[in-house]
Amino acid sequence: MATRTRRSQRRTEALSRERIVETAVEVLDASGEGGLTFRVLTERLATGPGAIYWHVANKGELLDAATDAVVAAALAIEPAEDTDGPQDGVRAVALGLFDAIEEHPWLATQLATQLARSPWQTVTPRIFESVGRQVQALGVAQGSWFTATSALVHYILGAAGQNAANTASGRDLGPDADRGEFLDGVSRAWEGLDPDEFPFTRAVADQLRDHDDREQFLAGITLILAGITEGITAGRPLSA
Amino acid sequence: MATRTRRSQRRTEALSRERIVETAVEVLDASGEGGLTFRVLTERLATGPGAIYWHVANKGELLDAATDAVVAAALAIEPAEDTDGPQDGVRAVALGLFDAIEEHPWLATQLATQLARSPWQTVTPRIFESVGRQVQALGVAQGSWFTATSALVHYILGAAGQNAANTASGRDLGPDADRGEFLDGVSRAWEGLDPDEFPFTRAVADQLRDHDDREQFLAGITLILAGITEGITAGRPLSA
DNA sequence: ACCTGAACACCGTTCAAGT
DNA sequence: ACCTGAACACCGTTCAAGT
Repeated sequence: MATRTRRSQRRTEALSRERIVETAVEVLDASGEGGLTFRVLTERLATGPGAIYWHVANKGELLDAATDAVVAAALAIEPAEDTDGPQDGVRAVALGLFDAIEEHPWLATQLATQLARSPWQTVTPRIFESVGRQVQALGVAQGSWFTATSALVHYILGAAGQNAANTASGRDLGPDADRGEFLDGVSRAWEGLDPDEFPFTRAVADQLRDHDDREQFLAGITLILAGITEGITAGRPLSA
Repeated sequence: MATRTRRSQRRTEALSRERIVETAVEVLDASGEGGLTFRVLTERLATGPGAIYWHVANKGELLDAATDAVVAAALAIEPAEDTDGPQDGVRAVALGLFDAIEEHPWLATQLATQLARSPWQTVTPRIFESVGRQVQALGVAQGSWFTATSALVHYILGAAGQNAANTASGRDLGPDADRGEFLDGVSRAWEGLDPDEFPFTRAVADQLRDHDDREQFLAGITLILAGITEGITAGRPLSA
């Protein structure tokens, strides 16, 4: 113990790709995508930009790596083996991603843009795999695996993105404005829309006010699951 | 006719917010989001940056306006009154957005980030309204309007975003690489994934290769519609 | 092999000055 | 009211030089 000089000392360890990505995630969580600059990064890591570029090709790759790290962590939370039914497996994976995006609002935008940049690279297969296994467990015919999984993944990404928007905006309104007040404001804005142009939107303004993001998200999953199982019992392939 | 000096002369008309937004859309279509800079804009409009800032608050607002203009145009294509069934109304609106995103790939990212910036402002109500009216026509109980419409909108945005990614990436591969070759490459990449970590993804690699984006998109819509109508016939509210 | 840090090209935005 | 264009602060990225 005397020979090993205290390892407990705050590890100002060498720069590494891992440490850079880790720091990037911290910065993104704290100040969003706009807050992630090489200047901030070099300060927090106590280096120069060149050092970072030694480990990472460019900012895009850094964002990709940050996204992948967070998504991987979110999906690593395996759903309990003995859930009520196979449908709960899908719900668990979906909620895992939902929560990750709520925790890291930058993820939503990032998933959209990353998929647009280096699409089917790492993140998409990861999500596809997790959702797809649950779809398999559902008893979907093999020929419909891709269709059913795609539908779920698209919905999850779309819904999560939209929801991250809500969460992030709620924050911007300042410390006093909570989620309820935020929705209240949007709901009132909807009620103030042109009656001729937006009759439907006005009609559901109160449903918007009262809705719960998480519940709503799950309701959508349930809807898709109903469509999938309906196809299973009918014994026909899931196609247009 | 003699008094009016030829109006047909290329209208180098005065700068206007409308003309700026129009030009922005052209630039975005031609060279993507990265290609839209104030320098390019000032050159194409033959002015200085200050002139643009007189009509537009900042780049974000310009992107919002461009997004709104394109979405509005896409949704303005009213579905034919006498379609086969009420479900086709939903399909028509969904395809309108799908096509718009395919035509303007930057729309996908933009929709995601715009919703994250100024969420329920103009674009969301527009989409919500169009989809919602078709949901009404479907015979969904009023209490489930918001849920059903949300599910569809989330799916549409998620799917369209993903698909824009494909389209855009296909382009990047150069003039010779067409969509088929692109999917072929991704499919092979999926087949090369770790068998222990990605069994499902590997199993659907061939379904990815053979799939058609548009068909797949519609299959998802059908799935959700099945879930919705299943709820209608069962006579219970659409909730989690 | 890994890091330093000055330098570069470019970007969004501002603003005093013009008409 | 609308436009000009130089100027500013900041950003991602490079690279010769160090260890």
